[in-house]
Amino acid sequence: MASHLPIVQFEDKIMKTVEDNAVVVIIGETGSGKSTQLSQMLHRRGYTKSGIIAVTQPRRVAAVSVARRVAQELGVTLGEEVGYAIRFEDRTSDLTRIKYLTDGVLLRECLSSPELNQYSVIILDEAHERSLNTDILMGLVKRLVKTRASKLKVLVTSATLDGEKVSEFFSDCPVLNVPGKLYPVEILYSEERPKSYIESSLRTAMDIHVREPEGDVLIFMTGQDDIDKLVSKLEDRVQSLEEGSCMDAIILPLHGSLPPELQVRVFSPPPPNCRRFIVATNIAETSLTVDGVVYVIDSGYVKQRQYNPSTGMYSLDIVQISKVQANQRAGRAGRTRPGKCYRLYSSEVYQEEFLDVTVPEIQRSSLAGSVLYLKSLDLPDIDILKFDFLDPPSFESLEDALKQLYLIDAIDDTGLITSVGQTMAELPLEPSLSRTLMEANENGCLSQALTVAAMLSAETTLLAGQSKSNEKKRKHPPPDLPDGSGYGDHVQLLQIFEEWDQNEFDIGWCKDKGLQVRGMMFVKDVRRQLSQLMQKIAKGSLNVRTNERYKERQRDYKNLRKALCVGYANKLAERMVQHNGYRTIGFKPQLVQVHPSSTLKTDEDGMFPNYVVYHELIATSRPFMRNVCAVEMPWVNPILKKLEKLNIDKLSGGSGHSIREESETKVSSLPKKEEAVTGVPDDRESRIQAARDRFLARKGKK
DNA sequence: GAGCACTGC
Repeated sequence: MASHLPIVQFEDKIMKTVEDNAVVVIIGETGSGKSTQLSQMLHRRGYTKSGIIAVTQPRRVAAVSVARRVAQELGVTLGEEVGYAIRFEDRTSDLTRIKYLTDGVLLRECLSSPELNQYSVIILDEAHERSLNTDILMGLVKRLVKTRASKLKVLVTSATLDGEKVSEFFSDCPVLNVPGKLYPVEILYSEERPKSYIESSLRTAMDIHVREPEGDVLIFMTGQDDIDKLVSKLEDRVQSLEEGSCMDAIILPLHGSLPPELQVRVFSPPPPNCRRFIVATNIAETSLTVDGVVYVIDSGYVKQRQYNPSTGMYSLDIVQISKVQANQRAGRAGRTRPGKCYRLYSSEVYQEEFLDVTVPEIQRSSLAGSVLYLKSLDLPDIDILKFDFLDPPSFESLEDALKQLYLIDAIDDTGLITSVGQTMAELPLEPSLSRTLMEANENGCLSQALTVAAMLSAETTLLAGQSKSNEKKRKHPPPDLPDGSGYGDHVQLLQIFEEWDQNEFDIGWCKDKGLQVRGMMFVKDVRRQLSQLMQKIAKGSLNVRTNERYKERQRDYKNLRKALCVGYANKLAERMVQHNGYRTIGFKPQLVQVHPSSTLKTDEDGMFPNYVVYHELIATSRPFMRNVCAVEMPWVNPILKKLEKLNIDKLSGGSGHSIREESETKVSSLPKKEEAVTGVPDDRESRIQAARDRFLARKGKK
């Protein structure tokens, strides 16, 4: 049935190599069939006799669809011999021999079974995407291969430009190449970078439309704004074409904040004699595959989130893509027949400026959660600062994680995990929220905290996708949602859920209030999962129900805000004396503003509260605190005391080579903006910065 | 009065 797939011809060679080696790297280009075939080959060769074959995927949909496909090919019922496990959904049974799962689920399984003994083979698929979870799994699996009592085979699949590096990491294990089943894609470079890549994409798209034979066009942009602009320009130009001079055109935007029903439009084929233009973010690079694409226009840029450990701030930057990403984008043109990729940059830029591989997420994120996770595994002789990562995060980033964990009592002053920390690691939440739940459990406001944690887990998917233009078009006023009683966004999120609860979780209510139904259903799922986990952990009777009478007595939300203050001790800010700006505490101090979308209220004098905790710092046009909650001085004092006592050398195991040069107490010198938004080490940083400057300069000129 | 790319437990 799958004999047409290129990988099948390599079965003997792959199996021989797997037999002789504990770890094998498979370079499998798109369409090679690696995701569906490797597991079946191993199954045929008896590797499922001594255990289960696990295949990890970075995305839920992929885990489900690939499992479904394999079950079909083997002629078995999904959930029996072949199954999958994703959050909220475990479709496996005692019969299961091949199990597809997200890498996050496999990490959770490690918590209860650190040696993963039920598995005879672990396949880490799509490792070249370098998700945070995949990177941690690679480190763990490398240990397991050496330490586990029973034999373990590991296969890692990656991309051409990354294979050697992964092989080196796994003690120079063999690398096998499996060709893909892509049609040739002709790469056409621009001579130079365009002044405006919107205009340049528009010109290129119209050229294709007028000159080239039928086939859809996929255009990669960086964000919703640019997509909307290009879509409307394309519509204008297509309409101004002379009737009958060329085929019809349909223009579709495609990005993550588009409601699902608009996203799926790209899956319905165009009517005859009609060309589709799909203007997309990098969602079309890996997550969604659009059939019928023959032409790709690649701007060469992507919007990327990065974390700066010295300021605790994220920034969303437009950066150049990597060679792997560029090739992935080009490959989207060759799925159904030979295609063309128009790169809006020169081959010199591709060769010399583009990084081989995307900067791994582990070097762009806050590591508090990951460090806590690794500490909770209690691996023998392991120093977290020396954990064997394929690409280690910066020392500074690990120190930042330790400091944050210390402030929320997850580790003690010598860096050892506490019993509080151990419990926190069991919860599928970021550390601040896990800590809040535990404190709320002591405080008698667990039910409220569960709701807040669940709402924040889904927060970005709650508000229905609305573009600027749509907002203007819409006549009716914004739906009236609760206002958080002035205490800020956490309380507002709680009130929204409670109101939905009072309306019997009615779907119509969500729609009226402009809330995404899917997002709200997700909140319910998360809340249920968290309640169950808390019940198991606390072993006693808990009040996890939303309880009306209790709520009535708590109009000032004091207990909840207190619990949040303990949980967010690592995310605290103090208002400036003379104005409504805040200064962050516990990091290199940053001047930040309450995000304009916040419901936090000012007092009669127009001033915000003296202290707030925030969910996240994000630098967009300016540095903002997103999702803030008012807290009070007496709750803040213990945190300030703890900060005074902070000894980072002791936390990191007294290794003595701490790189902290700037004293925590140098409050007066606020950093310049450039310092505030960078977070990528070494020369890469300056290259990305330079690219961003050039890009912004061009954008500004036009 | 500003604007969030994409995943996941």
